Amino acid sequence: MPRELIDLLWRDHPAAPQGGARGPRSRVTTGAVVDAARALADAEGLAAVTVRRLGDALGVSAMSVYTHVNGRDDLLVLMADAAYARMPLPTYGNAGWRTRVRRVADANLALHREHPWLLEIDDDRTAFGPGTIAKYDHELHALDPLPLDDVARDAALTFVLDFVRASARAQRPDPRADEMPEIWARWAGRLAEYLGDDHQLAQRVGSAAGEAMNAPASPTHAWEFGLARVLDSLNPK
Amino acid sequence: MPRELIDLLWRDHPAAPQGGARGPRSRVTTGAVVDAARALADAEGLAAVTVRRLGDALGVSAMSVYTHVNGRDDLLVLMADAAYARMPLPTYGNAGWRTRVRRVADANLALHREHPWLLEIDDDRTAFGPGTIAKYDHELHALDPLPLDDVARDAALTFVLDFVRASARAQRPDPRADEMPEIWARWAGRLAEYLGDDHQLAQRVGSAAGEAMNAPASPTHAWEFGLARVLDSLNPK
DNA sequence: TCAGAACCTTGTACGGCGTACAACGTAAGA
DNA sequence: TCTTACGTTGTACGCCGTACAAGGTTCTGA
Repeated sequence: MPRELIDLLWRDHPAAPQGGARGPRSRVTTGAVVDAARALADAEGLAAVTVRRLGDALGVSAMSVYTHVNGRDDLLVLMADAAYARMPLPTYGNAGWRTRVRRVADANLALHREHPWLLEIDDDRTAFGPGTIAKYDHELHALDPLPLDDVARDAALTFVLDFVRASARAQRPDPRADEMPEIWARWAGRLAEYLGDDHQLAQRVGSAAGEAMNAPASPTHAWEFGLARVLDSLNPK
Repeated sequence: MPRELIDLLWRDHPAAPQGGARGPRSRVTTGAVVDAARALADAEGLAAVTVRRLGDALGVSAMSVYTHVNGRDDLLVLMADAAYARMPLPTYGNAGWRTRVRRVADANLALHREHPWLLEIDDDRTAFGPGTIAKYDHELHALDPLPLDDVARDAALTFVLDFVRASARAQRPDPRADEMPEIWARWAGRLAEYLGDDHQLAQRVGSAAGEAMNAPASPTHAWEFGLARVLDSLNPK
């Protein structure tokens, strides 16, 4: 029962401790709990992943969930690692570093689009999971063609992935999207009154950027802008 | 009472609607509520900002808080905007664009260091607050020396600020820092067993990066690495 | 063979959370 | 002075994570 998070993360590894033989067979496994939690998060967001709802989804009492997972914090780590483990990792072939890095960026953007709840999980212990480590290893190899020492290689990958994460966050659909039109109808006039002629640069650039954002197929502008710069910045001198 | 968030954000503006004249004088103001909430978040983190604790801190019942703020969601927006409003904005003088952007980055890193809870607030409506708009305007002006159209200027600033945000997130002290040594003592052996000879690149780079992280004064390595690249990438062609 | 140990499941309960609601008091306008 | 609008408050509801103890189930070892 006090199986540690590290062992739960590696539960599929042959060397992982398994539950004792005695007692009734568990009606569910840790893996099933994590899968159900991921499905719930995909469908309704991370806030919907409560222990009680998870129990319902598994046909088991709420407290029974704690037999397979130590608590909600740990569950989030398991969910994140499972998502990384199942993520399709890009192939590199003998492509140049720009293409390789671009594929890493695309794959991660797709990941966050499919599982926006990953952006809300920020627990360092995820780094010790098998999925996370495999992903890290594979993505480090994208930088093979570049002349970077170990520390710089890690920093470069972090730089790329942080950019992707920020972009994904910006592209994430606002949960308030439905109400925004009517809210904006009420706010626009007042905001104009408050602003007057102040901050003219902000007003001009902000509305330009806002229109660009709402234009068809162009929330990707910031993505292209940023990704191009990220790639340029990795150029070996 | 149904004062809208937009009016609360601009509560110090002369054109903002004030509460009616009748009835007992309020024992606190919206500003005082927001200030108390920020103090609480600075001291104990955003999770400590509950309506009940806020009421206690203000010497007022929990429900009374709702007279001055529409709900917790709105309160977070007010807190973030207030933090931006009070942030010291850098001066530019007649410095070149590299220096100007570096000052913007430094100022934002300092902001997030002082108020780590800002990283947990992610509500688009913050964008309509006076503090946020003033900050946006001022930071856009950092890019004056660069030949950017409006949409690109916004994208460039977003690029810089997202980098800072990610760095601040990485530098943020882990709330589990106390327990980590003992956890790691229990985990290290098992993780080595699980990993074996797999993912050698990840193991080598990861431990190199981990050691660099723990070395004195070097969590700033990733910061310097990234900031240098952000600046390079903004070079006009 | 059979008791006891080990294990899973469950219901109840506790202390928290955000906040709806209604009762009450207070001060200004009519 | 009476009414009306407003601020304050206590109670209560439905959530949350999870501690705890009771009960059932399966294997182990004597």
